This record gives sequence, C-alpha cells and structure tokens, in this order.
Amino acid sequence: MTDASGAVTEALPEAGSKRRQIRPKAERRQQLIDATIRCIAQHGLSAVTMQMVTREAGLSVGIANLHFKSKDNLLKETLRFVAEEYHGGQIEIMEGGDILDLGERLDALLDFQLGRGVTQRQKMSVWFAYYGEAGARPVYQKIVSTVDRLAAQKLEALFIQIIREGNYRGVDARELATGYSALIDGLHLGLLVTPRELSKRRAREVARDFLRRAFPQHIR
Amino acid sequence: MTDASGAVTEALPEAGSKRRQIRPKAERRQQLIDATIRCIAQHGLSAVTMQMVTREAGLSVGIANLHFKSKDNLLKETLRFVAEEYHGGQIEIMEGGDILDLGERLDALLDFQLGRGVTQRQKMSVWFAYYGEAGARPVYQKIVSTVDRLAAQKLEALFIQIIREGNYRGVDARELATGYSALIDGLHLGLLVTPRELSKRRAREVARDFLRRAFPQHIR
DNA sequence: ACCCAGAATGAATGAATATTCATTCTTGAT
DNA sequence: ATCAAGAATGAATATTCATTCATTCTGGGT
Repeated sequence: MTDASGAVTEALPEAGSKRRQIRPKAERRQQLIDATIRCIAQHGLSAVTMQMVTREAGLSVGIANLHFKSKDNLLKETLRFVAEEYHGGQIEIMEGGDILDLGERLDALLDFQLGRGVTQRQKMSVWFAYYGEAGARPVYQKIVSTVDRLAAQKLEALFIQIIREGNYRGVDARELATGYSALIDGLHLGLLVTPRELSKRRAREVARDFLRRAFPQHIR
Repeated sequence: MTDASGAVTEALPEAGSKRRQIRPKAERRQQLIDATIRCIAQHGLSAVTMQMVTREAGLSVGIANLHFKSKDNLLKETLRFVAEEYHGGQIEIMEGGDILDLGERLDALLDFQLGRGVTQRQKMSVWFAYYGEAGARPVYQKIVSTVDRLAAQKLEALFIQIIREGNYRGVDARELATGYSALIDGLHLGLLVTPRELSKRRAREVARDFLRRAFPQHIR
C-alpha cells in the first residue's frame, strides 16, 4: 500500500513489502514452489493460476515464467519437490544409522508417516491432487514411481532384517511392505477426505496394529 | 459428414450420426455423466472442458447446460454417480442375503473391490481425481463422506459377525474395518499410479493376507 | 395433416488466463 | 561514482473456455 503522500512505507517485517528485491534464483524457485503448495492445498490443483501463485509468493507474474519456463513446469517441479521431501524423509529413517534397534526404527518411520509434518492438510492435499492427475499425465507417474520405488526397496530391506531378527515364519517381506505402504496411503486419504471419521490418533493405532500383527515381538 | 450433393448420409449404426434425436432427460444425463467419466480418465479432471465432454457424448455444448445447470454441477453429479456406484456395490454384497457364509461374503467383497469392474483405470482415475480436489472443495468431501460412512458401518457390522462366529480375541472390529478400507484405497492408488510395480493379482494377495491374518479361520 | 411443447443446436459473448517482453530497478564490481 | 548484468515488473496479447439464447427441429397428441 502507498500512503497519501505517495511515499512507500517500508520495513514492514512480514507483510506488504513494496521494495523490489533481487534474490538468487534458487531462493525464488523455492519461494514459488512453497506458494504453489499453499495454493493447491487451498484452492485445488485445477483452480491454481499463475496470478494466484505469484500473488501468494508476493512476486510478480513474470517471475514465475522467468525461473520455471511455464506453468506446467512449475507444477511438475512442485510435485518433484513434495515427492522427494516425503520419500527422502522416509528413506533417511529407514537407512537410519542413528537408530539401531529395528523396532524403534519402525516406530520412527510410523511417526514420520503419520506425524505432524506429513499429515498437514497442505501436504496431503498436494499429494493427492497429483495422484488424481497421474492417470492422465505420464510425467507425474514417472516422478512418483521413481522415488516410490527406492522407498519401497528400503522398506522391504528393513522388513527383511526384522523378519530375520524375529525369526518370523510364513511372512513375505515384499508383500508385507506393499501392504504397509498401501495402508499408509489409504490412511492419508482418510485423513484428508473424511477427517471427521478418522483422527490422526486412530490412524496411528491402525497402522501400529498392522505392524504388531506382523511383527509381534518388535512392536509394543 | 455431408456428401457432395449436400444430402446427409444417415443410419450409420455407431459413428457420425447427424440426425438430431430427442431423448428423455434421464437418458441424456447419464450419457453426459458417462462421457465425463471417460474424459476425466483420459485427460485429467483439470483439463476437462464442456466442449470435450459434449463432443465425447456426441452432443452439442448447449445440452450440458440444459440438463445440468453448470459445469460445476455436472462434475458434482458425476462424482455422486461414481461414489454411489462403488459404495452401492459394496453395500449390496455386505448386506448380501444371497451369500450366507461369512467367509464367502468377505471373499465376494474383496473380489468386487479389486475385481475387473472397479479397478478399471477409468473408474480409479475419476475416483482419485475427486479425492485430489476434496481438500479444497467441501462439496466433494460431503458427497464422499456420506456414502463412505454407510459402507464403513456395514463393513464393521460384517466384521463383528465374523469376530463373533470365529470367537476371535483381542480384535476391534471398527479398527480393523478402518484398516481394511484404507488398505483397499491404498491398493487402488498403487494400481493407478504405479501399475508397473503392483499387479492386480498381487494387490488381491495383499488384501487377502490382511484378512487372513485377522480372521484365519474364515479366509483360505 | 397439423401443432406445439420442449429437446437440441452452436454461434456469439464476455470473462479468465498463460505467456510475452519492453522497461525499470538492484547490486556488486570497478 | 559509474556501469553492466541480470533480476523483477506488469500491461498487453492471444487464446481458451463456460455460459447464453435465438433459432431449429422432433415426435406425440389431436
């Protein structure tokens, strides 16, 4: 806003900053991706416009096409970011040298997957917005598949270790991993679409019970 | 198409029919909903246009606004249709007077949920396209919640019967029902997004194993 | 044979939107 | 101080799209 005299009121710590600022490319890119995430969560992927995103980011429209070459590309990069953030977090835990006990590592994984960071409406909305389009857009499928596959392998490896350690019989690590991943996805969906019916608390219990039924010695 | 003389070539059984046909409202509505489903599956919800849908249906643009009053409404009604079809099918099986054995009924449910009808790309695409927007559109949330709740109740009731019959201990029907539903949703997602990694066959096995672990006497 | 209710059409309209680019501004180097 | 590189702006453009509505057409009723 400009005051009556036409002078620009500066140095507002958060809002309405007017001054044009020059920042490195990487920073602007992230700023735009973050804004895109918020916009998708609030308005839905199909309603997102460039104007909306750049306004949310506090930048001009031109800038988005400067750093990403098109809207399509911005959306693609946003998906890549969210996918890598989520799967990266999981993988870090699963490789986790810092947690040696396998049961604890499982717990940490569950905490991450159904904890505060991931189950924000924001993140889940974005997640499923892209899944919704994935059927029609091979690019999205590919991005998700790529990170997904790696996480799936790590999970299977963790399960194999646990099965060995617990000497569990008649359990197939790969199949169990598929089931567990699907369960988590389904719970995310429930948290997003029917939050009234499914609390985060109960989602955790459900996932925990799944693991307990499979690995009774390691959970609880 | 019109031939050189300007005469209209009629009576083509399937394609390019030119003649204007008058049909009852209900039939046109369904025709448009079906076309919408195909368009969403093929192009993604965010790319669907009225032109696209009406062309797919072999009708003019005006007709869509005649029978549904807006695009928004057409999309809403399409979601309602898909939701009711899916949940209706489930509920029918779960109430199923025709199958008396509880284990068989469970099997029938699983067959329906992961069988040909439901796991067509078309249907799953639509399903998740709407889930993706649900975070931003309360209307969608409400439609899904409503049918979902009823199906969840029926499933819980079925599980209660099974638990009683099998005299299973330490199993909470409601929690198990939540888990099973989430698992099925997650498997659908996997079938849609990473069909390469997850075959229908394996999806069925995964779901089956979940049930077997919970109700060993009833499955297998 | 004739009518007309209402089903169907599609060109026209106006609003929304992605993308461009001529111009302005900032910053760090000289 | 001065300058150049390139970051940032936003008005203008061209396109796409939902919605409208004047008009045409159909088929059952008389």
